[in-house]
Amino acid sequence: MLSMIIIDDHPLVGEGVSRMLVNLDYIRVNGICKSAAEALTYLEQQPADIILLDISLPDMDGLELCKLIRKQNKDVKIIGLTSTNEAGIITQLLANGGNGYLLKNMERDELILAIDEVMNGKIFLSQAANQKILEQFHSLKDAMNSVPVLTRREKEILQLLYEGLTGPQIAEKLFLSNYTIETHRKNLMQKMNANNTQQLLKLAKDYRLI
Amino acid sequence: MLSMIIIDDHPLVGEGVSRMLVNLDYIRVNGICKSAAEALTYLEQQPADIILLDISLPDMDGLELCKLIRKQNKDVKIIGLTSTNEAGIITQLLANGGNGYLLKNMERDELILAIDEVMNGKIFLSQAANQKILEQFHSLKDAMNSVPVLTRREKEILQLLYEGLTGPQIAEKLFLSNYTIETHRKNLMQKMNANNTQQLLKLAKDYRLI
DNA sequence: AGAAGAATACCTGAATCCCGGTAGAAATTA
DNA sequence: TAATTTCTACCGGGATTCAGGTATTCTTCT
Repeated sequence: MLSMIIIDDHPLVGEGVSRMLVNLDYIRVNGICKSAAEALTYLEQQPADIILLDISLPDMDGLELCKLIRKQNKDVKIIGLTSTNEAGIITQLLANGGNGYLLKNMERDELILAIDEVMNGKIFLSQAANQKILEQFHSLKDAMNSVPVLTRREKEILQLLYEGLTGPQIAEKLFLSNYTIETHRKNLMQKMNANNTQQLLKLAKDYRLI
Repeated sequence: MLSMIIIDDHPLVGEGVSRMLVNLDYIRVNGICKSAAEALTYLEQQPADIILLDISLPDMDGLELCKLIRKQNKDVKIIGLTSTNEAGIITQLLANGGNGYLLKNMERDELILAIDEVMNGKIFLSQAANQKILEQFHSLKDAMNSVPVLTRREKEILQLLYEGLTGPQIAEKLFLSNYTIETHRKNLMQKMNANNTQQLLKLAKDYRLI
């Protein structure tokens, strides 16, 4: 009997998955955690064979949590869950020790298939995810699949740009020279490969930096 | 016995809600529809007392569907479902004949409460939604709670701006003068009450125009 | 303590955007 | 058909952004 836990702040997801698996005799949903903290505590108490992990949690990035869990347990199978199919996430998840990736609009059959595959040591990606990956590899510039690393200040300014502030407004708000802001903006655009602020923000959202 | 149908393309949601309500004796989930088309067909066959309606459906905007259903049936109770709590949606939903609004991260108790309230003729808004509404009313400029109406061209240009094109690039793509593009951008900003393109895009997203 | 990275600030010039208009042609609606 | 809306285009001026730099100070890490 396999033991599964679900980490998702939406009770609906926990209930839904439970129900989808209710008449499978080889697996049982033993725990539903609504936050990363809860999940870590739970996993200290009792181990699990397979984890369904929502990527967007209230208290921590699911990708981070995935890495943490993997660090503590080499064998548990982790399947990521998201509602939108965003570029970059899939590779990040796999890099952080994930075993699979499902979209929340999945059918019951796909869920069960995913469980079987990862338990057999394979990587499972949802159909839509597969397509995204292919797109990435087909794209001419496939060298840029790594997520840019931003500094604290850069993230802060990115956020303010996202909120619609202009350069000078940000400068005033942070008691900095406008030159400084523009330097940061410039570095951001360089890191993210953008030629203007809109592109910057769009890419940042794809990379889940904001 | 109340008859409920769920309109949502995520099987997970249907299963989850069903499970949350499984041991209530006065309500029964009689149908789960995965698209607007399916829902309309279903409702022609047999009526329902209460409908849980996902706002983001594959084939039609949930707000539109709400209006359609309301046109055909004055009595059915409609509760909107979304995963994110966006400004403007709530008022739109109510304006289109909705009876309530729930976030998908709801607890079982909140779901049941919502059902009871709307069946008693009340409007139910999730806690978070209430807060949003209050924010809207508290805001100084509360005259702008109606969603701006955009023309075809404006929507097109909005989309291209969102994709990161500059004014001149859009002009080239659409075989128009740059002046024309800037005029449209100007009108967009005026309609949406924005002072720069980032704000414009942010607001447009809140209003679900892109 | 020294090196590396981050944050700050400055400069110039060109490009783009923002804001105030006006106005004719085309399409849509009453 | 008349009225209204939408689409198109233009102008000028100021503000902001973009794309190249350079360079000093402040942290942080080894």
